[in-house]
Amino acid sequence: MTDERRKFKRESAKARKEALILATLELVAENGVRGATVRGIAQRADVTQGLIRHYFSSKEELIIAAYEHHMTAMTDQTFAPAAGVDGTALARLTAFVNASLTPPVVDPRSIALWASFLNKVQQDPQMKATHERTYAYFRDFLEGLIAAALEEAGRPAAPARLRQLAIACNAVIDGLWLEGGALPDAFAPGELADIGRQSVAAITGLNLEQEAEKT
Amino acid sequence: MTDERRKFKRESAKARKEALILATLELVAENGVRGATVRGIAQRADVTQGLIRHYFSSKEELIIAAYEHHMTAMTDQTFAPAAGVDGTALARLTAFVNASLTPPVVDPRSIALWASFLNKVQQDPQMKATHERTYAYFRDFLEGLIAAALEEAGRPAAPARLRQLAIACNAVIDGLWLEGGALPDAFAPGELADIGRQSVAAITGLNLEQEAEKT
DNA sequence: GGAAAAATTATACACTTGCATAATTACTCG
DNA sequence: CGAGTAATTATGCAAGTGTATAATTTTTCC
Repeated sequence: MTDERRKFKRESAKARKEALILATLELVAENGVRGATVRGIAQRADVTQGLIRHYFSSKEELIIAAYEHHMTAMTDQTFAPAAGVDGTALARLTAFVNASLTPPVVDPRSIALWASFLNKVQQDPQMKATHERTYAYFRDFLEGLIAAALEEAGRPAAPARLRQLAIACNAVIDGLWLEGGALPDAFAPGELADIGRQSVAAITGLNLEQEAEKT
Repeated sequence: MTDERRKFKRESAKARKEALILATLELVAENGVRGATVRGIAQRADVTQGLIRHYFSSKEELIIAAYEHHMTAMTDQTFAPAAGVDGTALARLTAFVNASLTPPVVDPRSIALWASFLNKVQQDPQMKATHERTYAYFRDFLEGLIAAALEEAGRPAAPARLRQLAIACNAVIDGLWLEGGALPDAFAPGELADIGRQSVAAITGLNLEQEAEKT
């Protein structure tokens, strides 16, 4: 009677892959990489499990694709706002800190994904490479912004000093990102970005608040 | 012939539980909570899997016990050094920052454990309670140290300001802890603690370096 | 409209998982 | 030293895992 074969619609490879990747990210965030089972992912994407093997040669490959998708999204969300500002270096630094500490970058799901992927990232060479590239890019970019802003203010810094400033500022941003994502209700909207700008200002001796008010 | 039954030695409940918990933490750090299988844990503890059920009524219970063991160890390692100092509040603050940013607190395994447990912590009420208690304790302690040190320096701060300072300092420490554990080879010994003290000093306006040199 | 091709579903398999229970062994205490 | 008891091992089981492959349906194209 009801044991009819399931109806389906054909989709483009691009759309199906995207849907599977998004379903994978949801489940990885919720249950970790091992908890994101092939059957669960298929169900979330409203598809039967065999289809996954049609688009990805293994679960491993799907996981890697999902990780790269996520990292690209995070990078875009962080860098786009700062790149859009074409004023002073100080203005770009301010925009960068703000973007790093407001949604959608600050988000419980991002933290969950970060945590879930960590194990795999440290073991799989390809994922490790993606991670390190992204991290280095982030920190170098921040260091560049700080260097330019200091020069602009007439107080250029030596490379060693610059490295320390970048590490420290990166740490505040990371720490606030972590706290904001782990305890979403503990902070008022904009509070994290406020504290972030103040802290970067205190560490570098630059005045980011003045910049923030210009908006 | 060789299918003799395995020889064994009886141990105290305390010792066996401890051994099982340590094996669990190892495997959770390496492979995540789901990757830490009952069989794997038993093998790591040099025991057969049935014994786990004899000491813990389920895997879940073992995981929770392991998490609490780890959190207690982390807390002890962080707070003991600061509690040992009975000089000025500034000295205690400095000791606290140092302890938070040197081994064994800074350690790749700690990061891996933190990440591996995150999912479960957000889902299991008991683990969530443990986590929030530990986190609040940490931040309140830091806020208290900052408040005392500021008062000592003749510049007491209002509660709202104090809260922001504690959040910011906590974030730097967390961020540096994270970077140090995720990229162990990227920092020279003591470098993280140096940067941590400088950053906390910059944010609060206190002079932690002078304190550090007294050692 | 019908055949060819590709997307999708359905089924099967070997392996792992957590848990339960029976069989044995090491230690304790008289 | 010998019986009793609790610790430990051994075995089994049902459910879930990733993967492989066969069966079917949708779309395309002449």
